[in-house]
Amino acid sequence: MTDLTEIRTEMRRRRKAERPKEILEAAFAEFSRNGYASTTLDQIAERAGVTKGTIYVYFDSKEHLFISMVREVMQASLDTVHELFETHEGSTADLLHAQFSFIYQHIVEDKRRREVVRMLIAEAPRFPELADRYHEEILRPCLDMLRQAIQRGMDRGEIRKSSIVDSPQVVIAPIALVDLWMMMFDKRQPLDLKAYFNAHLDMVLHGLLAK
Amino acid sequence: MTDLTEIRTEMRRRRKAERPKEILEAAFAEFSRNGYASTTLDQIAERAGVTKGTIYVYFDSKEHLFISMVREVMQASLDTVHELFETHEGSTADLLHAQFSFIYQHIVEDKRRREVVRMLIAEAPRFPELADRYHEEILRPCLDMLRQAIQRGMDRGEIRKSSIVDSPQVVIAPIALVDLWMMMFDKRQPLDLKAYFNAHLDMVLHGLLAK
DNA sequence: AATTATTTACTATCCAGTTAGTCAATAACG
DNA sequence: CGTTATTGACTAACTGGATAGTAAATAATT
Repeated sequence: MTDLTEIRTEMRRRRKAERPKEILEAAFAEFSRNGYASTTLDQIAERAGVTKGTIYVYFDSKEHLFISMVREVMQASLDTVHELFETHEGSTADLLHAQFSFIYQHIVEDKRRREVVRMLIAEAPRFPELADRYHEEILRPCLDMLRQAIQRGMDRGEIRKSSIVDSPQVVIAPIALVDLWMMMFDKRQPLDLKAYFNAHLDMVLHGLLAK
Repeated sequence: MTDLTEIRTEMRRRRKAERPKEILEAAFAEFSRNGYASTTLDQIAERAGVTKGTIYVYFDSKEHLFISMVREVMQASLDTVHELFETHEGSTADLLHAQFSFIYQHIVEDKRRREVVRMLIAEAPRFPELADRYHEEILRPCLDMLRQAIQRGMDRGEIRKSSIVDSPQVVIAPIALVDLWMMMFDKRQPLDLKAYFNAHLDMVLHGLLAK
């Protein structure tokens, strides 16, 4: 085997190896633009630079392509979530500040994840197991971490005793609202994210009432 | 005119007056079950007890039917929001408690509204003006009311001075999360609404930090 | 030549929107 | 009053375009 053929073989292998990812990428773009039902495989194929027949070499059906695409995009968010767990020591207030900072930077701004969430919501009746996967792999770990942080803060006396620890969702709810807001209104009803972030942290830490 | 024909005439008149509502009701049921694109007019017609042709007597197109249906369901929520404005005097904490109570009872439990929100999210790229309408008629009034309540509380000294008043979304974000949660997970990942409501109010009023 | 990746052409089906026509109720008229 | 014309609500059947999936043909590579 000459060097040249070796290189060619390698290119060919890589091409084959890349095809599914290229198709998944195109699938994400088209599905998130038009929704599951209104997206045609021809659109996806054209964007991927292949024809419809090629898609069927790598994926059994439109449904399987959709499921694979969602899992692909979720994987990326999952890696971000794992990073979130590497965060450090310090007072509970500092910890929450650091973690919220991270989340606002990485999760809130991640448009790909948000588009997947949009599809999960839209298609939840048809693909409930995908939504459950999102809960299992992304939401639950975040909530567990948060619950843990609050619990430790209570043990240390930094956090007042309250039953909020049993409903950690309320603490990160403003992040969910950003998703919802962006999905529904995008830039048409603007949201000052910087002010919003500060208000979020402020409310979580101090609440509204005067002491 | 015999009694029989009189009755028939009356039935016919009532029938005509009710037809659009019957069709809209069927449209809601089918659209929310299958999504916009996957719902056929034949499905809607069958549920309404008519044929497809009849739908075209009352509505110009599938798009117009969808838009009319959304407006119809939103109207109901709008009435609820107006009720919300009739709420009373008392300390700001009491006011918030009362308003939140009302919202949890009426908005959070309103499955029809939630299904419409799901469709708004799913179809926002195709029907942005519907999402904007939701903002204009439901979300914004609620946020304005909330902002007003907080401002008055600050003026009275009941509420600490903070920039939360400029981002009132963070205060009702937990309500948005209930929507998101239900839309994605329904009963599969249960949420203890009673505990959640208390945690929400607790966090909004007192925050997490001790002292 | 043999193998593999991809395309092309096709099929069967579905569905929004249309059209022609039915049937009953009213209006017009003699 | 009774007969005929007209209207209004609705249906059944059809059309044309689109589209998921298939399978045979072709191109690329070794």
